[in-house]
Amino acid sequence: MDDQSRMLQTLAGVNLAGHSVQGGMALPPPPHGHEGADGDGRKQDIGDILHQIMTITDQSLDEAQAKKHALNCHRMKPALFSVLCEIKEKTGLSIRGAQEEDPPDPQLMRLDNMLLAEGVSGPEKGGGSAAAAAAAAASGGSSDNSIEHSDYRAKLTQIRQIYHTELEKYEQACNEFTTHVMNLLREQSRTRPISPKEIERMVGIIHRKFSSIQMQLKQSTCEAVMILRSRFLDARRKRRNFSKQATEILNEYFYSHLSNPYPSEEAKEELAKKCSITVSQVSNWFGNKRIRYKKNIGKFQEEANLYAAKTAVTAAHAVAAAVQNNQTNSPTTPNSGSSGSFSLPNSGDMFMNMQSLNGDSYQGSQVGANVQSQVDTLRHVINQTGGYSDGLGANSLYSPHNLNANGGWQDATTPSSVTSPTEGPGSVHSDTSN
DNA sequence: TGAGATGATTAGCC
DNA sequence: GGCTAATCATCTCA
Repeated sequence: MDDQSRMLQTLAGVNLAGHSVQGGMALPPPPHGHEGADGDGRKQDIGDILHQIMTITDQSLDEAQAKKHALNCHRMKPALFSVLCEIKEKTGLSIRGAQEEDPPDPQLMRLDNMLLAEGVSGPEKGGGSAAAAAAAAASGGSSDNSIEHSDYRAKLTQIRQIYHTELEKYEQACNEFTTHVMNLLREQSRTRPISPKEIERMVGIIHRKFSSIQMQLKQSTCEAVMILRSRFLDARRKRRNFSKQATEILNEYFYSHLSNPYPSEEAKEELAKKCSITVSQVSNWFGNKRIRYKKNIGKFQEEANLYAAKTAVTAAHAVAAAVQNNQTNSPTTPNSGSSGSFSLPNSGDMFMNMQSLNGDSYQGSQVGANVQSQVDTLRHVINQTGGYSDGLGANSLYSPHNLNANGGWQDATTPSSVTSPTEGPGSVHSDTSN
């Protein structure tokens, strides 16, 4: 006889013995044959039964405890449990086990990747994020969005903290629960067949349950990040008018370089710095300005005159100062060098505009008068310095003659490279040929 | 509240 | 990659 058969026999014997005893104890004795014949005898029988009932629970519990102890201490118990565990493995558990081997959840992977990319999970990125970094890069690294960036970072850090706190809580709860269940199963394994494999499997199930909860946490964190990000991007997209000063600076540059309003990269950078905007905003502004100017020159005429006058005055002051400086200091060449700034207009464009301003048919009333006087002053100054004396008296209406027939700017040979902000006030621009 | 102004975006071109 | 042209979306002001 092999072990297994012996054990099953033992098991049967124990159980049968138990049942037989317990059955014998629990079941009242069969009614006597002379039931109903003798009243006293009936009373005694009932009394016996009641007594048995009164004592049955204690007796059976005690005996059950004894049987349990006997079973636990039985030399065949480990072998029995081992066989039962094997049977369990081979039946239902094996089927479940096959189902439990899930492939990695693609959604979870996506969430993990996103959280990692956003800097929510993974190593700390100094409170920054890919979005903020990208936004910072897109803005040309200027500080105009710094407030929004810091706000974004602060909120992202907040999300990150909440995420990690919650994650920690979940992990702690998971560990606690796992330990509890493991202890419980180990405890139970003394009275019922539970293999270590089964405990392991149970731990796996618990972990999966908790990871599904974690996935929910990750999902809501991702949603929060997305909302934050979209709000941040919306805020960036939101248009805000440039300051008056910035617009003035840009217009000054535009009208003083009207023959070729294509600022070089350096000029754009400097304009951006001066206007507290980004280089791309400068590019946008010039793009829009060129288009709108070309589309409706008449509308911009007054504006052009105004800025031309402005630049004329500025130039006049500069030249006057230079002359004065020249007269008082030394007879060497005055101020021919560049200040490195575009704040003084390109003389060629300036003269071109003034040529127009000085025309008879100029219609700006007060502005025209002012411009006229300013131009006169300037002409005087320039004549004094031996500069340009021709062209200023031309009787031509201010017109966009720097625009060619094709709608392009004349002499705009190489956009973004012809003009330079480093040209000094005394420099001669090629556009003077206009 | 509507029209115009203006900054941003996009497609297509060179 | 920069530019133009068209268009969108928002701001400003009467």
